[in-house]
Amino acid sequence: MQEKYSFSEIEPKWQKRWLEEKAWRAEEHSEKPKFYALAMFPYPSGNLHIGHVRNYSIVDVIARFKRMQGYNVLHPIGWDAFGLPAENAAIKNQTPPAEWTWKNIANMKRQLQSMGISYDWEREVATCHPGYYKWTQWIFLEFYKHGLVYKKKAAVNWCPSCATVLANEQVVDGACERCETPVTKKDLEQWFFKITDYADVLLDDLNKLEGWPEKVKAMQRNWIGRSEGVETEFGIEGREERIKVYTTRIDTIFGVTYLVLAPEHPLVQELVANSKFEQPVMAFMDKMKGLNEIARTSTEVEKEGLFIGKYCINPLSGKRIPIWIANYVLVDYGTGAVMGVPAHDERDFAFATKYNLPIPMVILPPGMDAAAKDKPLAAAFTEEGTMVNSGEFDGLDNDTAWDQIADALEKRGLGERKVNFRLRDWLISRQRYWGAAIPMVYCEHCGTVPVPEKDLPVLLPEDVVFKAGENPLTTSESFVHTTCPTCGAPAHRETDTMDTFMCSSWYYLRYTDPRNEEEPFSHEAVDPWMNVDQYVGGVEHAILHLLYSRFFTKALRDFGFLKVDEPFQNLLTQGMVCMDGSKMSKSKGNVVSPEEIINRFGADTARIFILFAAPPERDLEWSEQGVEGCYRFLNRIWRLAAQYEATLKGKKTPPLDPGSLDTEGKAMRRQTHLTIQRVTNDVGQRFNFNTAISAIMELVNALYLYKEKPEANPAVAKEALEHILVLLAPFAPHITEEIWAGLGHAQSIHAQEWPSLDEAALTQDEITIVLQVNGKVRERIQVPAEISAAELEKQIRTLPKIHEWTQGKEIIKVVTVPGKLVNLVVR
RNA sequence: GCCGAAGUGGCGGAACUGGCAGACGCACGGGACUUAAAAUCCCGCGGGAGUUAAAUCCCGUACCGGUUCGAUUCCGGUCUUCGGCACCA
Repeated sequence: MQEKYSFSEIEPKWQKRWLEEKAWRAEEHSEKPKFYALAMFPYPSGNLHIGHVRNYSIVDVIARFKRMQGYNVLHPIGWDAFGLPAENAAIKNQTPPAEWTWKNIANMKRQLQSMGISYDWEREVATCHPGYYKWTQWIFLEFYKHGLVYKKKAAVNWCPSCATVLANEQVVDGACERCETPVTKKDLEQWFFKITDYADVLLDDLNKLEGWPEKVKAMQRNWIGRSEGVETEFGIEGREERIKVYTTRIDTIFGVTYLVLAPEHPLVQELVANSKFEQPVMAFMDKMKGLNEIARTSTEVEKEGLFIGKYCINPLSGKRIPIWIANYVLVDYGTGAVMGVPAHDERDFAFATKYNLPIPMVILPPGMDAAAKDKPLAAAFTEEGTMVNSGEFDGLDNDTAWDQIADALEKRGLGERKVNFRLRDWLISRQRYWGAAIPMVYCEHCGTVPVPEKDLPVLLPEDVVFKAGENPLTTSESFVHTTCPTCGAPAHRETDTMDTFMCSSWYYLRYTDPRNEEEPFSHEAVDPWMNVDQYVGGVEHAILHLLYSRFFTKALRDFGFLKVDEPFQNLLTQGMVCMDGSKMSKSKGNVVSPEEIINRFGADTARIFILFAAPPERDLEWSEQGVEGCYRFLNRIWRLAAQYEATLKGKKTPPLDPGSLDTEGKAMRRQTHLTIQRVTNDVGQRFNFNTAISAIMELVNALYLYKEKPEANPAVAKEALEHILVLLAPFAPHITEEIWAGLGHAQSIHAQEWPSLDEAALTQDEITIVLQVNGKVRERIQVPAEISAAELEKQIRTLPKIHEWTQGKEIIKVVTVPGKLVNLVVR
């Protein structure tokens, strides 16, 4: 072994060898239990950033640990390679998106390999490769076949800067998730995936996901937004039509004093036609049209409405009720019509107050005198109470009345119980080039025709013009013009491509069968591996990617392609990497380049630091000095090993004889085995890599002290050193491999079995007992480990210190925790 | 407003099932080695009282209260920070 730790020589050497030996290949047929470890695959932006380093280091430790524990591990990587930046680069530099993307992939692959992550590179996939997107298109058609894809004209989210539509999930605070440009509404005919068909099961099955963070599940529940209510009908005075209203508070129906339609509600125009209300209503609607969703529906925005001159009839009370339109009612939730109950809804209360509408109480707050039931309320009462002013339902508690009213409406055919979701169908069309083309053809005779499977993939053409604000695919003559697959007549292709989240919704399945040319994946390949045992990634995908992937898995299971109905058994959402207290970002100028860190300190140091500085799910504060500290730690191990090797050169370490050790030898061995116990638990059960590393640091510190002792036993030292290396191997794979070889081992350290602990080494002859008086520590004593409680108590009473604290007092109780402490309760 | 997470030294963090608060690392201080510095190795390092030095004692895990022999840990309440959702009828 060299005297100096030279990571720049060691790391590339082993990386090359591991790659050549295909050291991390997942076995296709194996007797071993399987373990599927997965990090969210990266978008090939061109450079690895520090968040990637964290993500992949975490998964690599898990993968390496599981391999050493005897699992057949699948640990793949690939590229989420479609997307807008490639196209923007194309506009800017006049290079084709494919070229830009593949160049970026090559660079990031080089960077990834310099980190020494144990990927099975033979399974690498890129979503922009025709061999991959062929199957994305195939899956689209499968969903189409099963009636889960439809085309619909709707007011959709439009990002003017990206020149494309967006899914609801991609609109954050009214702005484009990618570029933060405010999103506007546009009426367009677009392709949708019917994720709402799966709303219920996507919600229910969250309860099965015990290995997911509560936070992510809560976010998904929130997003899906299930509510139980009643849909009822209000007749319109003087007309045949009825207005459907959805409410979760059917118990308050006797308190309705107005009804509000969304301005876009189809009945509005008809109702005001040829009346004096037509003009103002049209003006109001025009005003609403110009506003995006946030400007219209944020809680900050004042409620604004307009009476439209018509009345409807309350189905239960028969009362005549004015019809309004208002900004806060959305056309695409529920029925687009809301009953206004000002007394028992805060929003309605504000609206009614503003427009001087009556606010009659129908639920009496508990404790309030019934005589006050017609007095005005100071604020909306939204809690439980007793029914008043509600005809036959008076006197019931409102909970019971809820069901009785629902029953009554159902019996009379005036309404029915209904479940509503906040979740909307997934808009997957994008007016962009760099994505998987939607495999559809429009024929004058046959209408909309799916591209037959044999004609897949629909390749992206190269004769396109990239210009800002325009879908490049429409400029490709060769692409647009085609023939109808059914009748052979001239036809044109769909020029929209798919949302890239389509591509990333099934990539974890493709890894199990990455080169299959007959199908996206075979049962034989996918069934043994799925589902993913441990998935790790950023929480920013809590809804988008994770919800879509769950949807895909469930649908593909229903189509018969999968046996599992959830893709990710366990999920870990890692925290952000911060510097100076805020997230690293180019705009803040607080970015650290992983490549630079690896060049200066080596991959092992970078990995150790990022795993040591904080537990994985928490945000991590970058510290240059912290990195140096980790570099020192690795150097410390190197010197320890180098020194050990030098002193023992030519000599053979005698075999370890645990029975003949002195006290210090026993203590050293005990610490070695305690460390095995701690690291195994921290890595395997808790993912607390920071404490695992600190345990190894402690063992290193202890060995430094032990080896200097004149009576130090070489076999004990060797055992400690070798365990330091093996335990550290998943964290710092290069240095441990190099030292391991230097110590004369022929086989790779990564092929070693994970150490099991020697229980006998943990036993102690003497233990420390903490003595408390009234819960305060007053003394510690050394006693034989197997001392009896009675004997211990006897000894304690003779101690001067204890005597002092109990003197003149009565010992009323003695609490003994075996092997740990004794607490004397005195008075 | 609703939901979720967190609050511990100068800093990052530890304390696993209620049992020695502050492991480990950083920063800082002292010593050894060196002509010297760096590197390295060893020791110290929450606050206060006390003392030549120590022993020792008191306080201390956001705040207030409770349960308990004993609470960073459990319960109730308050405050602060971060994240998500937010006129969803």
